[in-house]
Amino acid sequence: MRIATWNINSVRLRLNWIARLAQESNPDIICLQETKVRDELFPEDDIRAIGYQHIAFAGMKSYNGVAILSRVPLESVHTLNWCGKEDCRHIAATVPGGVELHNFYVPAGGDEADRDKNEKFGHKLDFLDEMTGWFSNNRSAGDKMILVGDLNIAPLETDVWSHKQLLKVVSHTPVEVEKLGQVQDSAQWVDAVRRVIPPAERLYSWWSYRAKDWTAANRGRRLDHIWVTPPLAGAIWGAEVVCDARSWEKPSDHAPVIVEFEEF
DNA sequence: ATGGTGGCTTTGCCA
Repeated sequence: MRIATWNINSVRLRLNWIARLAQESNPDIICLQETKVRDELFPEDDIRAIGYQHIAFAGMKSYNGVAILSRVPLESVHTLNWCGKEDCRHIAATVPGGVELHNFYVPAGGDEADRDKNEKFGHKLDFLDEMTGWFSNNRSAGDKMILVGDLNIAPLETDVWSHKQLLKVVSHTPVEVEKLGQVQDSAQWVDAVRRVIPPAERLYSWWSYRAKDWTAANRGRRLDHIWVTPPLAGAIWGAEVVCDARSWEKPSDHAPVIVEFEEF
């Protein structure tokens, strides 16, 4: 069972890249963020033609939007609203084996890491607190759960190109990293990717569009994550970031992240 | 300190 997460930055613009990912990396389930399309216009038929018959999506015009594309049946599909907003940042489903899969698009948080001057940063911190609260109250030991998504935080020093230079940059500030740690503690989440790729190794999943040559500078950040609850930790077989995808023509600024599991 | 690019539309907002 291979599960991918990918901030695709417009699902309609990059349908071909979903087909390419399917062919080259063979994910059974693809979780998307920033689909940027309202539900009436979601390209369901195209996704089915690519080979994903089971599709769940929650989108809005222009911004945000999440989806789960699956070769295996999805049950109990639902969305949750966070911070009192209906802004399409979460969708969940149960996949065969009784595994509850949660796909998140955490707010990016704006430019200034100060909630008094920047509402977006406050929204991000509040969103993380709500995640902590929700999983603390809605998870029992023994539950098989997977949390994926663009969490917009690079927690480890090796998750960014320069720890020192990014300490005050939104996505790597200590307050965000601490709050993400609290989310992680809320269900004893295991960072599946870092179980496979040692924390000492540099690993990124996002490179800004604004760099002239993203490969030369390699100023990346690991913003995209796949976590599992302890009952699934032993089923982790492999993990990779499909960095090649950042070099595809008209790419997303995020690369897909994939974890392979033993059959649940 | 600033601006760099990209997507969708609202030629400004968000990332």
